[in-house]
Amino acid sequence: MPVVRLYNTMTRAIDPIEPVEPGHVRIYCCGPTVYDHAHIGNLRKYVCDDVLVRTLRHAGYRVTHVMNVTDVDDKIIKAASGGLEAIRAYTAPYTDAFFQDLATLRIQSPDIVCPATEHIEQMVEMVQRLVERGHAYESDGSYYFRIASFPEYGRLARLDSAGMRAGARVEVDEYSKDDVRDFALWKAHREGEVAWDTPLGHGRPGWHIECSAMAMHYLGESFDIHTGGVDNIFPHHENEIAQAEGATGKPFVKYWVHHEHLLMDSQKMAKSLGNTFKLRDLLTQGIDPVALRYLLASAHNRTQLNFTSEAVEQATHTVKGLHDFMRRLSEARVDEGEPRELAQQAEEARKGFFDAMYNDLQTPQALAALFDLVKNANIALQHKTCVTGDLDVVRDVMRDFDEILDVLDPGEEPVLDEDIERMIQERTEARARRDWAKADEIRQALEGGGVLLEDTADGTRWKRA
RNA sequence: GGCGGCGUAGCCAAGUGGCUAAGGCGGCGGUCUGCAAAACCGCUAUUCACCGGUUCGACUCCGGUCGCCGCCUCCA
Repeated sequence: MPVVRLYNTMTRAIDPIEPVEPGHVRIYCCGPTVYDHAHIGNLRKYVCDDVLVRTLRHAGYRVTHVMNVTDVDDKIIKAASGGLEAIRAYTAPYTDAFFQDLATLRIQSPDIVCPATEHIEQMVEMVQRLVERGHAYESDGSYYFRIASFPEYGRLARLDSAGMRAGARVEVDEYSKDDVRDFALWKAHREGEVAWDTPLGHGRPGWHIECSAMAMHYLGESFDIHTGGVDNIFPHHENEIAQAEGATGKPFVKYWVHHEHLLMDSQKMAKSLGNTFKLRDLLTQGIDPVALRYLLASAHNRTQLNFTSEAVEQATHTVKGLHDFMRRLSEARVDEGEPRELAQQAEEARKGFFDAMYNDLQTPQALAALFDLVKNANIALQHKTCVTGDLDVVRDVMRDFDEILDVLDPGEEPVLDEDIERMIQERTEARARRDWAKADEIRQALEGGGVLLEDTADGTRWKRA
């Protein structure tokens, strides 16, 4: 099994992955808060997770992929006052829309999807364990994590407690905490808010407890990879570590993977700037979701991806080019024969691609290897220097690449449109009579309907623009 | 104010202390074509934000400047 290396925020180094259980990677990915539709910046994160999981599977690991759905938090409570039914009614459409978005972008579903509201019991148990071990205390019906009891606090984000105390933001304490740094594990019920009756009292879970509790519930007290956006490093992931390790005394996660943000026209995305585009907005503009997947996957996960309309257009062209190539590959007529030079080039490309992916998911270099193969195959096809055995290997390698990328299938099959076929036939006859005016007229008519014609040695074919 | 990341061609985006600074998109010229499209061939950064320093040699290491992005406790 090849060694897969990943940049680990905890060590700030590219570490070889050695799972707790050999051959089996357990991974937890922070999921959406379903109080609104996901925007394209959110979705980049899930494409990055998808590429990671597919790469691990391709390397031969069994992967257990868990993702949470935050369906109760301050924003949701504010938007949907009332009980659990009101919360569910509010979040369900956003949850559905989220998974539709994932499917549109060809993101594989996690093995386990866990909504917070269905795991209150696990969270309560965890808070109880923290109280027993002296890491948590109760105050006015709420429970807090005592930062002072966990000296390791701040290791992931590399923040020291002195710095945190002197932080620019000192909030007025709205609950009664022993220390301003302490964070809520469980919040006492307040009028109008959803609440559960539990051994901790009448209330609801705090901000961070769900991920620690559910991750450990499904993946064990120590597991391999935890992902999130860079904005989750602090405080969310720092608090997860404190909760989990405080409760068990064992290491929580071996490798922390954080994905960088998307920039919109070189600016951060913010609702105040009005540049938080949702997937459905982009699709309405006629943008191909496969091109979006390609664009989101084409930059390294730790660099800010500059999302511009020009970049989207370029990705669209690139993906179309790949689809043209796959079609040429399937239609190519070459002599029978055993694999030769092109097959060897294909195997080199395969190695280059996966070496790059296994080395910290370097998709840009992997793509360079892919385009190298496309180029070589085109040259061989152009000069007829390849045989059937070569093309079999090229197809196999391209399929292998697509296990990760999943962009080579154009999606909708071109519908066989009898009118189009009839017009092409008419044009072919016109061309046979050398009636170019008529031929061009038909071509232009079809172009007006979004159909492009290509005259090849094997006859005229068409594709949608 | 503190911590961290980034600044590479028209655009997107890799990369290394020293052979010609990946790849994609776009553009220009050519081959092919009735014309196109696709494909192929050639060209498209003497230079890696700027200024210093270390070094035989830096885009890559160090310092500074400018610009952008994120985080700095419960997103009121």
